[in-house]
Amino acid sequence: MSTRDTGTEQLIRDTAKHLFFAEGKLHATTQEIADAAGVNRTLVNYYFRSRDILFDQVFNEAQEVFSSTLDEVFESSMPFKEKIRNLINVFIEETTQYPYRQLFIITEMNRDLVLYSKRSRVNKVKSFIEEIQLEMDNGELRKMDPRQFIINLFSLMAHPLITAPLQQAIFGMNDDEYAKLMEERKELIFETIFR
Amino acid sequence: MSTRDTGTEQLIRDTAKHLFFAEGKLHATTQEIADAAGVNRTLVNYYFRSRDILFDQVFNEAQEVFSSTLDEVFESSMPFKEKIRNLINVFIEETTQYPYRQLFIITEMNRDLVLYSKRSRVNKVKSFIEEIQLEMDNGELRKMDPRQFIINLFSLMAHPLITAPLQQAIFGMNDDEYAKLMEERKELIFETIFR
DNA sequence: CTTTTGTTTAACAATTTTGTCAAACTAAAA
DNA sequence: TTTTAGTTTGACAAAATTGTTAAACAAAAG
Repeated sequence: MSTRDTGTEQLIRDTAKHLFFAEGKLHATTQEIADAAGVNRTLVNYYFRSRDILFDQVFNEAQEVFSSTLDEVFESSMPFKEKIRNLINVFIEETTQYPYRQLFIITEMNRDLVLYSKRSRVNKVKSFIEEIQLEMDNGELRKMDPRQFIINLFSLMAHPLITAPLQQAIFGMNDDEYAKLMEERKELIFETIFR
Repeated sequence: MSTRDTGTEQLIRDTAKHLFFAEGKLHATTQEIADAAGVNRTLVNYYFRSRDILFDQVFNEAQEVFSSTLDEVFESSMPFKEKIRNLINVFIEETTQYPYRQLFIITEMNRDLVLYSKRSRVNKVKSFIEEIQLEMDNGELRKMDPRQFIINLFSLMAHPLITAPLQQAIFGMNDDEYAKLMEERKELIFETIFR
């Protein structure tokens, strides 16, 4: 079965991702996805056969992108501080674009049914943990469980973007003002992490 | 219309909250809620008339609890450090019990339709921000936008609990191990915040 | 130009989820 | 005990969502 590739399949996938990850419309129906993509709903079934398959594809892709983003950082051979600086830039950039991606992953994980690939990333992080431990031994970082360091780092990066609507309500800020605050965070996080 | 109060109405509400906030089942149907509560699905309509009304009640209650939790802290008259210590304990306790409550709120906010009370909490936070500013002026805290301080604090507290399933997968930890890590965080966050 | 084949569409069917209603039930009041 | 009124249940209806099919369409091949 050769293909003529009208781009529709990818359009649907991308639109779904945008609704889920960027707009946080976790309940989006196939009709809503089709409408947002400007195509006939039937095409969702034509290309993906079922709603679940589309969801699975988006879910798996999300996991892979998320994973490989981490791996790139974990496995790069830059000096530690540079590596962190790079991570902050890349991660915040991605999370700004797709703030609800992690949220989507977690929601799908909590949905039973879904048999998500549970292959842990233990091995991949291991070297990163060792590297952090080394920095602590050398007095470059405050001593703590290296996992706590990682959790701190990701919390400071991701959470304000995931909860943007709430934060904006609390502080009474509009989108632009909040975006500016997030931009300032890049440096701030770096300083906070390295005390 | 007087009531006999069999507790069923509250049971349904509480079960819904548990599914949404504790288990992260953001897609739960009325049937699933009824099953989890061990009651006939029709009772959801009897007591709440419609699914949407039940959702609205849960949503509003969540917002109120969340808000008043913050207010209690913001408006208390303890010394600053004690106040923060107290906040960390209370907030982590609550978020451990209901890790997905914020997530539920945000998801519902992103769902259009829902006309959530947008009354900002600007006034309530204002005094807290001033208090933080004062601490910074006195050299007790590193100088930064006080809002960033607040965001840091809440990020460090909430995010690891919201993303627990992901973190556990990354680090290959079971529930108990992760719970222990979270317990250790209380002190760690305090130290991190006060550098 | 005609055929072929992949794409798109609309109408229809099936399924899932939600909502309604009357009858059965149950605890308190009369 | 009978009555009353709120509660619970099952059967049914309505609505929303998803899936299927045949026909229309369009671009490339022959």
